[in-house]
Amino acid sequence: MEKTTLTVNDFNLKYSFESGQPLSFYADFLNNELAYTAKNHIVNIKQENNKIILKSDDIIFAKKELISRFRLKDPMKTIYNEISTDSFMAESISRYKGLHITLNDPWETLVVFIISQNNNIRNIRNSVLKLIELFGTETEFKTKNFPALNDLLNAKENDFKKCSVGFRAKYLKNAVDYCTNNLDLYKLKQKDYETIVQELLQVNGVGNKIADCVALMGYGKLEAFPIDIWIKRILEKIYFKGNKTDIKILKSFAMQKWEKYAGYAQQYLYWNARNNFNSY
DNA sequence: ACCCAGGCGGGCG
DNA sequence: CGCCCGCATGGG
Repeated sequence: MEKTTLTVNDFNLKYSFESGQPLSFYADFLNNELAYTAKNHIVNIKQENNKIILKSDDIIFAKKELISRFRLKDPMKTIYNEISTDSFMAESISRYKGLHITLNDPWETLVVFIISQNNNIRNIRNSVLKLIELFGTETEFKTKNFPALNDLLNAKENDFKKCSVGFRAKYLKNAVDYCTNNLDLYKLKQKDYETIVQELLQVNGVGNKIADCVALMGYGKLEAFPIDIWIKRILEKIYFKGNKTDIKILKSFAMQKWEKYAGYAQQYLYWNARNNFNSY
């Protein structure tokens, strides 16, 4: 294993990993050390204050992977300035300073978030690990890659059910077919936010929330603002006097308030709500 | 036993 | 159109 170190600012590996983003459903985080497989390579990341210790069989690849996956070039000072519009957001940011949005493979992101619907973190991870075990290709290090679209072409609905995904099995099967025959996820990379969402919504089993998650974490569209049950609850509690409020209203409120970095605002709200909801 | 989880599609009014 | 309900699985 080759090794290198680099210096980072306004980055916290633990928060970025733990906050319910795609990597959290299959990577290992033990003793403050993150380990996962990407494109047939081992990636091993450890943080000590402002220092990242990176280990890999291919250190050039791993360095690019690290910088890209954790968006280390994001202008965090600017982002914090833009989204810190009120005391609640300011507190959310200060609690989890250094939490980055991650940038993941679009297909991987789509699969993970299809599995996430009406589900909980623990079950999602359990299903994703089973999916990798069943369909992921093995590396020379005996670890497995997250299954690419091509690895799933022959998977049947019943094969997906072996991964404890229940009713979502038909959505996964449909997503494989649709992305094989009707939609090239990788061509979408050059499109804008609205186009990406509209295209993703054509996939049966993908609604507004999943489309926004994929736009944000699979395509890097930072203006996307996915609204799940926790975002809904915390927005209502903090900004709507506890009143039940339609998701469409919440969404236009958030997108106007946080604009091009709404996705970052969303991630800080989400993680703060998940961890501290009852203290507000 | 009942409720909930990073929702969505379909059917009914 | 909007509203509401079922949906698999596992844990509290």
